[in-house]
Amino acid sequence: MTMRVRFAPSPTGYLHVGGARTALFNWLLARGQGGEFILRIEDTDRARSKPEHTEAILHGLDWLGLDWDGEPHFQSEGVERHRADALRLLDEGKAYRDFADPSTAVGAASGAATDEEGRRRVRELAESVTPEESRVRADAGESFAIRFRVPAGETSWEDAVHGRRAVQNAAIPDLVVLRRDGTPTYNLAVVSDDADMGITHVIRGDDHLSNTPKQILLYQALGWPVPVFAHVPLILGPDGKRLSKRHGATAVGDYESRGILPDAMVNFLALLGWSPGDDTEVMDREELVARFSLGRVLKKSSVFDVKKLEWLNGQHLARTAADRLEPLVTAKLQLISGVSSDYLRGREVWYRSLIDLLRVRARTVDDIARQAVVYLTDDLEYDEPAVRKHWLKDPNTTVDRLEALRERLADVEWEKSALETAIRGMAEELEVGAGKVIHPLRVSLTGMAASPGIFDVLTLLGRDRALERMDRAIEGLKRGTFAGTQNERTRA
RNA sequence: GCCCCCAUCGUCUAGAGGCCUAGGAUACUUGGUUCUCAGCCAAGAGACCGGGGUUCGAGUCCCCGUGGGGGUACCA
Repeated sequence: MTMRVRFAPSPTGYLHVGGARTALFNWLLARGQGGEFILRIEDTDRARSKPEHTEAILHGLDWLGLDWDGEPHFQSEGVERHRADALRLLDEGKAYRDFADPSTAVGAASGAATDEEGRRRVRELAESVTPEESRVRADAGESFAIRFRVPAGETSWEDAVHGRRAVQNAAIPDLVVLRRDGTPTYNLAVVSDDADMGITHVIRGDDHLSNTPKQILLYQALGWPVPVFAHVPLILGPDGKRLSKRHGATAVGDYESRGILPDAMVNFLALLGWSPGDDTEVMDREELVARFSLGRVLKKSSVFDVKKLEWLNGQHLARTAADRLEPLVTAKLQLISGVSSDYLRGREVWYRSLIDLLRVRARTVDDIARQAVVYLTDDLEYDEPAVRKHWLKDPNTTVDRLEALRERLADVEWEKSALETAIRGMAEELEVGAGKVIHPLRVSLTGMAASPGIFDVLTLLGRDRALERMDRAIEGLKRGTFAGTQNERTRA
């Protein structure tokens, strides 16, 4: 029998990282075992379910590269089947009618089956109605809910993560499977759907641990094979509480727009609650698929640590080929600057070498794009601390050196080693460390105190652009433009 | 309230009774490399929640406590 797993999100919001991790574990298992990974949208909550949420979830999975088999199922399409299953339970005497109206005080009290006492009351009340009477009242048009009659005994299963689990049935209330308005409840719908879809392994968050015995009882009552259950731990926020909106970015899409690579996200999520058993941390999805197993999934919930995600992203960034990075950087560039893909056309080789130089010192695609702007447009922004540190401590000397350097570079062959010889040579003549020359130069070329190696920056910019920027710096310094900004800052 | 789950550095984790003087990663600190940043290299600090058992021996098994989490619906 081929393994079939499913991911069953409710379309009541974006794709949450917790949901994504659950989806990932399902996907890893299916892909590793030659099984099928099916998507089921649990859209039975009409009020909160929205098509755009379904879209967002599909997009999130798509971005992560978690491809599902076949078309997505929609739980709402199975309502007739759910109802039929509930009715069959009733026919077979495994469920009973509950005429109590929860909207009335009496009904609500009798329906509060939250403790032993309430459980007993619900059952007693229902049993006080004979089957005959029940049928007569139903035929007369009185509305009712259908409650599953939980049998005596104990329900146990072998959880693929938690091991042997057993629950006294006495602790389980007679749950409603069909509401008085004729709609199925969650536990019935899930069991009915999973059985209908031939799901063999149910891998879900361990917040469903307490639903499991109820569902097993339903499988058994309906005469269906019980799947393997695996309850994976939840993901927590930095404060140890269940990850939620107030922790900041919890949507997978947030990380997409922050310049995290899908491979890095997948790698990171896989490492939350699972480890391969050795010290390997950076893995591509093939390796994850090959090494993943439910047996190594932890029972302990884990905290989502953005810092580690970013580190991992840097690792993946370093391992991703420039031609795969290119479209991502370009897209981001268009968002944050006026650089168009037209501009980039015709200078692919140059553009690629730029990306290669920047990626080393970047942790996200956004970092690369932000830094790239300097080389792609001419409206430089000068970083104030950089200007103050490398120019304004001694503006006159700075001007002198930049001018001398500009003159010297004008005649040098525009090639990395020749440039290096020229610049280092000049520093020697001036009897100062190379940094004294290079730092002011860097600020003039990039406006920033940090950049790739200065000789790379020079060749990247090309002679004309580089000299032009130096001129601009010299002029500005002479006119005191930069001193002015400093004064402003001092006053502020 | 009741039921259930969980518990190793701040964080992610290794650890299936002696291999643990508790390993790795991240984050942090310091030093080195270098034109800056990133990186890289080296070093440092940092954990078995507490108490009882069991055992020759416990991070590892059992019990209690504590802490955290989940559930407790005619929500999903």
